[in-house]
Amino acid sequence: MPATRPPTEFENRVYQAIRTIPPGKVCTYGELARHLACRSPRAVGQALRRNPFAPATPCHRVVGGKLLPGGFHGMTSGPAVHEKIQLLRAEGVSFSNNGRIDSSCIHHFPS
DNA sequence: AGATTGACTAACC
DNA sequence: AGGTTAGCCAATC
Repeated sequence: MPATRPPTEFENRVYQAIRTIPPGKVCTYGELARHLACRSPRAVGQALRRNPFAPATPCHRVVGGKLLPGGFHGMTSGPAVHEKIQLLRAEGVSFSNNGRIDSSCIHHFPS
């Protein structure tokens, strides 16, 4: 186990929010941050980068605001990212030929 | 306790 | 259309 410190409340909120995203859908850092009452999508990314320890945290369901699948591992492109894209597609997410995510697959949080 | 970074986004040039 | 600057929040050094 994890020699890592326990997740903070903020991180907890982020994980919980991501877990609320149904399969076949994705969410942007901006929307996620907004749901957390935070105007800094960076803080959200921070939480994910500091604690990707949990398989229960589908960080691959979180994408950039331009609907570009970046961030999974800090890189905007690469074989690993491409793999995630295929995984998302397997979950039901549609991708454009340009590698962009279908806007219809964006998940919106309840008010 | 203070300064720096980091998986972002929007605005400006 | 593309590159750069600024703003933001929290964790880490």
